[in-house]
Amino acid sequence: MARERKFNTVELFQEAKHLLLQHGYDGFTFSLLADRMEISRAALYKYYDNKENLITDFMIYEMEDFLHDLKEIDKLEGFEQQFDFLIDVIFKKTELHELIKAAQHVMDRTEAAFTNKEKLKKLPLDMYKFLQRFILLGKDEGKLKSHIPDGLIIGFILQTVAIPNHFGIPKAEWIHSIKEIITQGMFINK
Amino acid sequence: MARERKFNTVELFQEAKHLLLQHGYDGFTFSLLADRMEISRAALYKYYDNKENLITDFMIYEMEDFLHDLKEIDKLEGFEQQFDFLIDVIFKKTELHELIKAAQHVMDRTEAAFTNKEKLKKLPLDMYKFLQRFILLGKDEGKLKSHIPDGLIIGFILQTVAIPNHFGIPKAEWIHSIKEIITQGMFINK
Amino acid sequence: MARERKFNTVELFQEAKHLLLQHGYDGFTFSLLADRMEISRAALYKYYDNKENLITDFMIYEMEDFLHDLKEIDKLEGFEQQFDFLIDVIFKKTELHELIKAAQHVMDRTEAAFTNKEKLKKLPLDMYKFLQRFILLGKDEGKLKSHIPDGLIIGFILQTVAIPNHFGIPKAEWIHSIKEIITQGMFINK
Amino acid sequence: MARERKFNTVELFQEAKHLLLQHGYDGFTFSLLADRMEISRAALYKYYDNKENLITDFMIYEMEDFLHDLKEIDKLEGFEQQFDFLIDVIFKKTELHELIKAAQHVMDRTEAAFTNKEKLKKLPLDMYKFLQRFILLGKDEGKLKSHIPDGLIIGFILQTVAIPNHFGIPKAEWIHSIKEIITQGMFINK
DNA sequence: AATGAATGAGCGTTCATTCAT
DNA sequence: TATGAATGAACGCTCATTCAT
Repeated sequence: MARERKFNTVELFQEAKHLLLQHGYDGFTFSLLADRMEISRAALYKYYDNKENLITDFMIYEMEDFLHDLKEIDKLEGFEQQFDFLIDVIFKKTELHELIKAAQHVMDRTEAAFTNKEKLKKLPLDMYKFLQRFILLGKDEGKLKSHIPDGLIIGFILQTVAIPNHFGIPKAEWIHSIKEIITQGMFINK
Repeated sequence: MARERKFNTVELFQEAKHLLLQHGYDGFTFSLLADRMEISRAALYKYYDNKENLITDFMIYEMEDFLHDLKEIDKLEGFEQQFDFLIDVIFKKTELHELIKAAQHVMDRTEAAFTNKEKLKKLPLDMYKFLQRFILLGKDEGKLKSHIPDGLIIGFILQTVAIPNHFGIPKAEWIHSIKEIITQGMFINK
Repeated sequence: MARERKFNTVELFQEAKHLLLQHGYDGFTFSLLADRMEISRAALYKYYDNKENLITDFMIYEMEDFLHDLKEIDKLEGFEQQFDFLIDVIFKKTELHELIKAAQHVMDRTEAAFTNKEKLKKLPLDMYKFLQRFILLGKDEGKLKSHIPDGLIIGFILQTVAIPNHFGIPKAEWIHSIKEIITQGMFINK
Repeated sequence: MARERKFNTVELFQEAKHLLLQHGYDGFTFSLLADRMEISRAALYKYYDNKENLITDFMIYEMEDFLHDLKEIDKLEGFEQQFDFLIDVIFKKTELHELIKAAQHVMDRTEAAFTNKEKLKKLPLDMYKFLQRFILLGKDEGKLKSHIPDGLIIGFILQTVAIPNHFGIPKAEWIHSIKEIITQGMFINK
């Protein structure tokens, strides 16, 4: 009955991700996005009331996607297998980290407490809680040192993704070495 | 007979750092800076042709300052002492990390290739090269695993500072645990 | 076999009046109107080429409605009865005044000279001319001072409706006092 | 020390008045004003933080100007002289009425309670209070009918200025007739 | 050396209007 | 007939930057 849409949400989120990673929250503009999608800025406002909404909508989509991938972890038996899987998932979604940074901008700057923001606040916590089960398993199985705080273990693992590979070491070697440091440390045991 | 200068560079960099950390690159404005220094925006333009220049100048200053601190490492005997020192320096200058993020904005976004940016690009590499001597020492002393790439070791250490302490674990415990993971890993050795 | 029309003109004018009074000319938008009528904005464009047309159409309808009411005046015998009737009609349609204000916006601001606007310009004059018969009667009957210009008498009466009742004097008393001033003045006759 | 200003406040208020009268609050835009003054929109923002501020500033200036003129009334002896003076002042500042209408827009629409708005709210009340002294005098001297509410008397007088002179009756005659109606009414006394 | 004045470009947002189904 | 999709122009506002004193 109406005209056919010139773009779909998936495409929009793709471009939004690209721009958000490249320019950050403030550098992300409707002009930029509209230009890339070859639509008018106004068109975007048909679907998102404002910049904040667009970005939080996208963030939620992205985080849920990550969580979804992550939840596959439960299908694996034993801590060590799960650990390997976790590292892989994290490195598959390298960008999420950057996005979370951008997300914080949204939260810090605007007062209004929308449902979107509530959701967004909950998602990282969900993730932490979810991963805590995994940590627990590791500690139960006697694999993980029990005296190291859970939050640090999780944070540590998640953060490795952000280590800059300045010398272009091949990905496989890179990840392998990271796993080794995380598990056994970089020091030689005597 | 010239009028007395109303501001000195040290104060300027101090305020710039404060604002950059508080508002990020885009949120950093000449108005804000001029207001805090109680001079006019126009005055800033006498010393810095544009925002980019001001920020890169400051970045260089900050990085050199960090490098300067870092170089004290050579005064210490033995790898393990140096390692402890390194962690301490890094955690003393936590903000540098944030600043480097802001710096990337400058580099990524603006086209013009100034000497300033060239310098800025080189500094992290300088730092890496400098730390490589430290890594070498660790490997020579048989403390550091020799098969792990130097770049990863350095990156890993530097990155720990960015792990978010979501659960507010006390700083001393936090750093201690981080050291343990880095050196011995989070897995229990059988 | 045509689809049933989703809106009728009467409802449209009702809602238009409501919105025009509430938001003024500039605050009146097609979105607002379409929302209230539960149709799409586009649908309105089937009937009215543009905002201006819609509003002038409505204005004409409203004014003619007022004129229609007003013409009942002829059914009354004698000037004094007609005078009372006139005041009542005016106060019954207090909003018309506001609407006329809004109407002026249309006339002043937009260049294009449509038939609608011509009509709209003529209506107040029609009203004036019509009321002149009433003034004439008053003067003939020796009730109205003959040396006061007709236009002023009419204007004066019509304008009273716009006097702001800042202190919330009860309507009956208010109107009564107005009538007294109009007829006998506010000064005490010696 | 700095560049010479391209415009002064008086000129600005003049143009603002013009535009406000012609277009009303919503129709008044910074573009329009800047164009007329041949400066950039941005320049206006150096002096007025936002549209609301500019307009309220101007309103206050205008109202205070009117009040200032009005207060000369006290220098005249006797109610009748004061009455004549009042009518003259009002007709000299015909536009004020329109401006007050526009002012109401500002008040109605924006929530924030600035000092400017407080002032603006008080000014009409000041005027009313001030005129009440004049009304009191008239009633004391036995010139004004004491049973007509003060608010109506004041409102009535102020409103006459808005009667549209559709037939272009000469100003002197117009004002003279208005005075007669106000004081003696339009009816012939028997 | 320092400043207030001024500007142009850009941003987020809204709205009247047009298009294609 | 009616609609959702899309757009361009404009608005309020901010900011980096330049100018003239």
